[in-house]
Amino acid sequence: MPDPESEDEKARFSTGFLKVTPAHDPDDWQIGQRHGLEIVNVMAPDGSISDKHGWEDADEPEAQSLLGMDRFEAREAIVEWFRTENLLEDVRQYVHEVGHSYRSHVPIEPYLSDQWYIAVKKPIEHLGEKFGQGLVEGTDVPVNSLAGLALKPLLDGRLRFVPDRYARTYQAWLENLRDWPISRQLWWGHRIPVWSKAGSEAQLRDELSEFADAVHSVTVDCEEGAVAYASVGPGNEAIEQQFKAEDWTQDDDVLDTWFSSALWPFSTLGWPDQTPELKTFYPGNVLCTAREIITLWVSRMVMMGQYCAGDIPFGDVYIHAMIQDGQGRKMSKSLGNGIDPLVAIDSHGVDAMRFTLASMATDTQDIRMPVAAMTLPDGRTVNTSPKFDIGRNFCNKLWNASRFALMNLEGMDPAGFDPGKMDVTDRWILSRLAETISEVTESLEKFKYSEPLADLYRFFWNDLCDWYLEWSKARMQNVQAKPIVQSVLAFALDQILRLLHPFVPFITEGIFQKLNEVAPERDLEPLAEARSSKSLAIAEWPRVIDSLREPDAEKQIEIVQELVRTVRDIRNNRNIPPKTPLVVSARARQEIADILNSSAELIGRSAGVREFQAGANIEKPANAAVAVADAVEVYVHDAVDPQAERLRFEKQKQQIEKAKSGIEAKLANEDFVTKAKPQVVAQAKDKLAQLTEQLKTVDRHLSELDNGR
RNA sequence: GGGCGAUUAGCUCAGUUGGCUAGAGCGCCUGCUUUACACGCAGGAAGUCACAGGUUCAAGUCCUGUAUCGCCCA
Repeated sequence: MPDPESEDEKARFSTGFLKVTPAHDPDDWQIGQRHGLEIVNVMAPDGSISDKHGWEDADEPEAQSLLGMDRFEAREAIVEWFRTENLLEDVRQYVHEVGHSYRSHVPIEPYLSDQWYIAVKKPIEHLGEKFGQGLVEGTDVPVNSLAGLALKPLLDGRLRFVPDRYARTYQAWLENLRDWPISRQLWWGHRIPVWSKAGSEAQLRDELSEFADAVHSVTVDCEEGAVAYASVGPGNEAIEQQFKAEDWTQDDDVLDTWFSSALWPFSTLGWPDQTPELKTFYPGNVLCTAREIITLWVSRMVMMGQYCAGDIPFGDVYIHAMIQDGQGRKMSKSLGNGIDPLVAIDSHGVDAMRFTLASMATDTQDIRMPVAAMTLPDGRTVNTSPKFDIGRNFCNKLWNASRFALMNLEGMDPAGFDPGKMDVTDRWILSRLAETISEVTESLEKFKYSEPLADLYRFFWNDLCDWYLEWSKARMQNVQAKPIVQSVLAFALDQILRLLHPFVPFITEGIFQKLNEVAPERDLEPLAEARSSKSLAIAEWPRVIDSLREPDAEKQIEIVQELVRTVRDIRNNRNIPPKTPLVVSARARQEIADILNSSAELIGRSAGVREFQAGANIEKPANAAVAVADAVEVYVHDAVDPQAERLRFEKQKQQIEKAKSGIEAKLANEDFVTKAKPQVVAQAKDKLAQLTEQLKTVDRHLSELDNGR
């Protein structure tokens, strides 16, 4: 060979000689192809050195002495031979890569053998009419080849990936596809449906002519004569029996597992028979799988679906993330860092596990799940994850809140509902519910799971439980208000159960059944419908009820919540016991003051306030603790602590000044004012006005503290 | 070697088409036997958004490069 180094990287290690064995190394095979080298197979299938499998001139005594040796033994023997012949210059170690069997861990020996292949880029003529002909644009892939059948639907937009970046993996692979070797030397699987027999060509043709309609066959010449290969169409077992009797042999190999798996979408439905199941369920809609089998399985299902069943098996392919352990390692049996889902069910519950996994299902490609040992009540110590606590806690909360609701819904009469009698909290929670229904529905349609679950969590826990249920406690004691709260609560619970059902199926179903007993009618006539159902699993998904959106009610409750939090903060900060009732006044723009005054009862209940008054000109009483919130100045009477007050105000002043100078710098920049969207500029101006006002107030209180007032 | 992802609070993660005083859960600190829930309630502290450039009035977000970790395919 003129220049070994240009041929093979391994030549860099050599002394000028390069061993090339096309039959036993993929790189050598390539070199052999380029230079027309002879292909000499020196091994038997068991890896021993043999002259029975293509090594025809092993006549030399040196060669003879190697026959029958194991491959590892033979390698040592060759070195030894070089040594005794004084041909060995040096033995050096270097690192290289050798594939090992994942089962037996033995080095894999490249070995030439006969295999069946599927021609994936060969046009399939009879499909030309249905699928078209010619090449997929910009490729060498015929539209009516197997590769084309899988590629075209993607390019047409009929096959979509979520997240869509995975479409590129699929496309690039198909565009560069090589013929598909489908023979596998395994003892299980679909046996390759090819029969063969050697003999004279005329005789073989004669034997085959009998089955012309049911058998596809080819006859090829070889040195000994001819060999015929035949595959038998389905439903012709009798022919196979006859083949057996006439000394035909079926191929010993089985099909590649992905070939068989590719048939799954339709073979499970009875194909090739046109069963009712096949007609009803094929094609399907969504395939949910992992990214490492996009090429192996997804593409093959599309190919086979088109070829065998005439259509793609699904339109959407959702690729989920892979769960790794807390250190970002793939979970594996050998590392012992895996979590058995059945164990997670024992440790936290099936709904808790599902909730947690869904909450982690963003469209990133890996997610981490810290693994920790835990001892179960039955004494087993198992691998599970503290992450499942999130789901367990949520399920617990869901159950308890529902229990509270069910207790309070006893004896409810849906006819007692009157929309005109709803108070602001009713209108607020329904508005929040309406928004949640829209958000969740929209997210799920986009195959988002973490996002809608976060929305549901926020609505259920932070809005419904933390505020609405608390406010409802007093109203449940009031004869006038009770039927209204009951109806709103029953409706809200009904809807949240439906929304949560995909994430927490078992607990929601259990609660739904109980709800059906206590409050079978949960419509909010005439505002909204909650169509009854015997089971949540088949219940209608909540309808979008944007008519219930009430920005004013939301705004009002936000203002109330801000004030309540401010009072609670002061209480905490001054160590005032939770049970001590407070007298509170607040100074705010008249518009806000009106809202606060109309919500005095809510404030009283949530913040432990016995007397409340708001106004635009309210003065700070002596001995009052003060806090400056965004829209309100809050005075908690008889709670003064000048030192604490000063610390808080000084810190707040710093924060405000920092924010204020940021916005001032922005507004001072002429480019910002002229180039930014007017809406953004207006927003900044508003913010600046608010911060300026707030700062003035804080300064005023600081100077009052200085003056000892 | 090629492709892809990640890097944001102590930990696990959100952060849409650039417009934030950057959020959540867990953990942490303070207080609570409040008649659904301590797997809970109320409040609080905590971040130089990996690094270096660039684009822009404006960058966690867009572009280029670097580093580290990881997955897939050769």
